[in-house]
Amino acid sequence: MSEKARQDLCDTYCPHQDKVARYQDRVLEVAGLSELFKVLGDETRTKILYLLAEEEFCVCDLATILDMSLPAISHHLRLLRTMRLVKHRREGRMVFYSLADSHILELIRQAQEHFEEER
Amino acid sequence: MSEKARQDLCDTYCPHQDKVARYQDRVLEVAGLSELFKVLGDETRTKILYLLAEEEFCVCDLATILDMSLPAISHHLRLLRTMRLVKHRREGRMVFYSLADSHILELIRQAQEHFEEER
DNA sequence: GAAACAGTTAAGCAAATGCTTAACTATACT
DNA sequence: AGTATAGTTAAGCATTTGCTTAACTGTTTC
Repeated sequence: MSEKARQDLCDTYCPHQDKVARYQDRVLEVAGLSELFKVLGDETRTKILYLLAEEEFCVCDLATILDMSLPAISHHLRLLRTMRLVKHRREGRMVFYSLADSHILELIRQAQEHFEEER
Repeated sequence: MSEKARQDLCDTYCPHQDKVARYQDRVLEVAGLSELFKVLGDETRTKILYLLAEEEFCVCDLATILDMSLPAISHHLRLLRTMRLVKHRREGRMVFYSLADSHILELIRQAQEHFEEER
């Protein structure tokens, strides 16, 4: 039965244009979404966001805690900035970063829950 | 004040080991998490998961809908399989894939909400 | 059993990613 | 003004990623 139902989509590169087209449209809904996930797909960046959820940090602090070079951290922060996930504030010669909003944190927490269960 | 409070963490590569150490431990909680995000960080894979949320598909269907080669899709499915995000079932010469559970879908939906607001 | 189809795996390659070092900007201190 | 500190930006490089083509496995059909 399943075999039969499938046949309309698949027989050496599925011919049924209407169904294919409908799904192709459908899939556009998540097109840009992976950009967001790509940002979170780096361990350093996830860690930075997780830290900024606690309190604001200057670049130097983040570099020390994460044991990475200043330019490396700055580079990541730049990306997070352009994605509008963090905001920054200058105080003297230091620049403090904090979360732009708590949405991403919720996302991280939910992923964390899922991750725990996979153990 | 903020300037002062910060001083204990930051003065030419922050000296206060205890606070640094505490945050370094804290950050380990999200260490493996980026692996999950890395998987979602590819547009094709997000689309596949989104499609599988609708119904099960064979590899050929996915290839047609996403307009990609069979090996390319198969490669992505393999990754999703090892991450236990999808399961597969053989029926004749076709292999049907479906979501392993709905957790990831929730994650995608939540990210989608966040993404909408950023527009 | 041979040919065809659905899918996987492997090898090779081009593009993207993330780090490093070095050069530069901006603020503070003296 | 001159030096030091905090951070950014740029250039270069190594690794990773994702695709392509080609060879292979497994199932079905004749």
